[in-house]
Amino acid sequence: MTTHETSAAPLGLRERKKQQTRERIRREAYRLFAEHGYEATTVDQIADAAEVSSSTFFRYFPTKEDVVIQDEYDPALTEALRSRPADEPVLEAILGTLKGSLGATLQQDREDLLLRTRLTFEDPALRAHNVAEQDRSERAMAEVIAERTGRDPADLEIRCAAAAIIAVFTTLVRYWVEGAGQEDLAELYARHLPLLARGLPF
Amino acid sequence: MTTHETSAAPLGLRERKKQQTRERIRREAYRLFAEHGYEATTVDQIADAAEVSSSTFFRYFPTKEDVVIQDEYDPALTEALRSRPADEPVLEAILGTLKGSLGATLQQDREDLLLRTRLTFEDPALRAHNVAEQDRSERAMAEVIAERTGRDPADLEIRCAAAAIIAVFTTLVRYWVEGAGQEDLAELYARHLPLLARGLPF
DNA sequence: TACATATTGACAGTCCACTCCCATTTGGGG
DNA sequence: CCCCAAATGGGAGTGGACTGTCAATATGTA
Repeated sequence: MTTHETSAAPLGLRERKKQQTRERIRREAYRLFAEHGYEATTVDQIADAAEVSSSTFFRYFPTKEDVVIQDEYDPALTEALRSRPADEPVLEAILGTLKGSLGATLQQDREDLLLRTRLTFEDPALRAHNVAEQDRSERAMAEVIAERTGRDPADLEIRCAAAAIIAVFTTLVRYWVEGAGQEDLAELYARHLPLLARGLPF
Repeated sequence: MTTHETSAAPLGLRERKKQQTRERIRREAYRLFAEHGYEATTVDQIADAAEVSSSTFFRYFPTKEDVVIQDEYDPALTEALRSRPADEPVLEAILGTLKGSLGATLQQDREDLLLRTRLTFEDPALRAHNVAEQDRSERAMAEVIAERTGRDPADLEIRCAAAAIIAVFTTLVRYWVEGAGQEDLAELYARHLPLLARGLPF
């Protein structure tokens, strides 16, 4: 927390080592999860693979589940949406951001996102967290909609809309993961979000 | 598996006792969960309260989580929907069944449904199952839509629609639970499903 | 270099879900 | 009434997440 810039920060050796260790644990954990599944992988195995003691593991991550958790792209999405014209319909604004900055970010994290998402879909024990995250997403989305329409984010109608949007997001991401990330995620969004805007034709 | 009827079946004392035991375990478990939370309640406590040994607990329920699981109302919904005119729009058909037979069922199970739902929303460890169930619901809904429109249930558009519908369902049930079940669930549906039919006005 | 502090490993220990086994009890059928 | 099979209780045992302590080591600092 220097007064000036933090880029190329003069991080002490200690701090750098800590970051490396944390990252090494996380990476090895992911590798093992991908190989044997989440439940079947023990903390000891992760610790061994990362060449630390299990005590150290727990010093870095309070619980095994915490290795997987990662604050997702909600803040980025919220941020990006705020920079859009206020009178633009919400669904269009979302599409706009996905074609822009956010889309680029997603492409960068592609590999990681792919594995992480696959895990959270496949592994029962991780789904709970996924739900919590989805919850946050819904709330964030409700916030955004409320902000843009001048209504209350707790309004049941707003909540329903947010839930529907996030549900479609999830479905698309899932489809994307099933296809091993071949398709263009942004394009999937562009093709299917209008469903919600125009009403389900069923 | 008698050749004839099973109603008012001549269940032996043995079978009746088993059902009672099973039910007693389940009831006591729910009571304790409601009182102390799911994680904080141990199997031993449940067994004690139900006056069985913990061995017996596991003879009735393979895992602790299984006490909470219950096959939900999807089959009933699917069934009910099939009895609706085939040319009726899907969303209307759903509303129709909710005002009818299915609605009645829900009212009967109100208390149980309320507690069970609250648990699955509040308790992280149970959410995983909730997700799995929601998954099944989505698939079932996709089936129904596909059936009525003559399209493929794996069609991404259909999946999105199903996901959106189930998401709104969930949001409404959740709202209903938050309000301790005061509101009329069927009426909530009637008021908010049209959102999806007409398109989100945001 | 010497000292203070942060980080780590090793290890013992807890808690709880879940398993296995065996002796006892209980219900059903001849 | 008697015997068999099913259901139960009790207890010992396992595995794995997580905690706490203490001594050893690594780092930053004067």
